[in-house]
Amino acid sequence: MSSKSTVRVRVAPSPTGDPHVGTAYIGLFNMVFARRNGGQFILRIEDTDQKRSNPESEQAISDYLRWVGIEWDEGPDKGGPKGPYRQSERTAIYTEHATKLLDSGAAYRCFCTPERLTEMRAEQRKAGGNIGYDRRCRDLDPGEAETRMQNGESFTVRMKMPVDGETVFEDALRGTICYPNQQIDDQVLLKSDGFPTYHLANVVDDHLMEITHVFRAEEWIPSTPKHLALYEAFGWEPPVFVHLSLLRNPDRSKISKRKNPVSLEWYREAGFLPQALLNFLALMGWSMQDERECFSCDELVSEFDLNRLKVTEPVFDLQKLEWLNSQWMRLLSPEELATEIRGFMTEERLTKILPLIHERLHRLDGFTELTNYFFAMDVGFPVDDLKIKRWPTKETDGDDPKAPLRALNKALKAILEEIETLPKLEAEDLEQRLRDFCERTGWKTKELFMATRLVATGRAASPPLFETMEILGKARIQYRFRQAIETLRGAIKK
RNA sequence: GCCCCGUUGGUCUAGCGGUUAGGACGCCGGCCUCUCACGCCGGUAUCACGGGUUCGAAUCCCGUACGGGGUACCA
Repeated sequence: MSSKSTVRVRVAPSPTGDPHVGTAYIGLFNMVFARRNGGQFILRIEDTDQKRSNPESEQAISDYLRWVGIEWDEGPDKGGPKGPYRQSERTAIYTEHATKLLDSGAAYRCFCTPERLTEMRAEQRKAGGNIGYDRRCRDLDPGEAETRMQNGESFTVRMKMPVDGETVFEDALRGTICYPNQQIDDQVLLKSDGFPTYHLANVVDDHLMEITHVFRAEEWIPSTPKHLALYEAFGWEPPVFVHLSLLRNPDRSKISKRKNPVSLEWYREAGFLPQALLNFLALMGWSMQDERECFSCDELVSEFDLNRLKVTEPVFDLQKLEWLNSQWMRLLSPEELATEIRGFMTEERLTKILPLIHERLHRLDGFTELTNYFFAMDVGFPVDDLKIKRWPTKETDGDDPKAPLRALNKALKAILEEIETLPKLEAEDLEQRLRDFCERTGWKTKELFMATRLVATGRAASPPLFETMEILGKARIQYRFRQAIETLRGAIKK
């Protein structure tokens, strides 16, 4: 990278779910690096997976990134000189570039079906050794490829990777990384739906958007050689790569929603201050020279040095986050604290809650008692209050006293899975889904709804379940379902 | 299976050839105090293992073990 070019970095989330804490983590370091060097920080939406991408997710990602304090200079909602910043709006660019590679012989059309590929992998797995595309279509006669394409046969475009030798590259953090090319198969560049894969889109966009440094998660290390091959095929200069370590669950696996809250919405709803969360994320990948732990984003910017970035895999410790949050809360004046609390118990939320508890309220002082579970994150799951008399039973249940618990656990898992696919919770939709679920599985609505109420609110008495769940919101509901599933698991084992 | 990345207390880390291996969270105990919290004091526990290199290795090199990631028409 020539030293005179301005620093340009980006964070490139895929809008396929809840706003992820890992996106904020990577975004933070990109933003800090850009600010430190007087460069630009770009938000690019990688929505090339037509099946999973959705606009609600994109909106949530933007909103929550801003909430936590990450602001970009160019992006889909702000525009900028190198737009558009949404990959689904750039498909023509990718096909044009794929065609270039096809013409230069760096890529080829592949007519293998997904079924054949699955079968091939299964066989490779059985045989042991490398797993990867066997390059059947790589040396297809161009004329034949042409006719098959004309005949409407479905195809992908694959990269022609070198079959021997090795790819060596420098990671700004980890030093030299060396990859045997044999390990790298002929990556799909263009899917049969005409959309690019990450690999193509990412390289083309990074070049066109003049990205100079790529801070991304370490899970990308293995595909970096593919990207490098692409830069070479296009005759472009690659950016500097900085692979940051992945955030970890307590068991050290890659952070995931089943083992640790990952949605930024959860952190906001659990009452964390954005500046504390951001501070904590910084601590996950970086340490100050003087080991100061409580510092602002501005302080980070002014002291940031790439060489102090860490390579070890940090476990995301909620207890320490909570401590850090308490430190930040103390820094607030009483007035500021009041503002924060008003932002947490908003007028808007209050006006939604009030109609639900109105008739249940006998005195004003009953308010806190009747509504605390709308605000708290942890309410506990009172497993002993469960009184399940009928459940979808099997002969094998016999008189196993744990059978209802087992059945409920299974049901909760299934419902949670369904809830996770929803961008947001809406009462009517939820009710329909749960009724359908009962229909499908043989649960009595009465039984399952009560159990769900216990899960969602921690109580046997609450306002109408589905309206309550809607107000509680996805983050709380998901969290409480997971907690309940855990509690049940314990109760079943006992 | 194959490839890559990593390894300082339970967790986050400082350390970049010579330190009684320091700090933070947590936990335990004490003090403060009408209680709790805060604060303060103290305690707990660590360089994964084996070979080198060196007068001297947590620090450098090589193995091993362990952990993680990748191996998709997902990103």
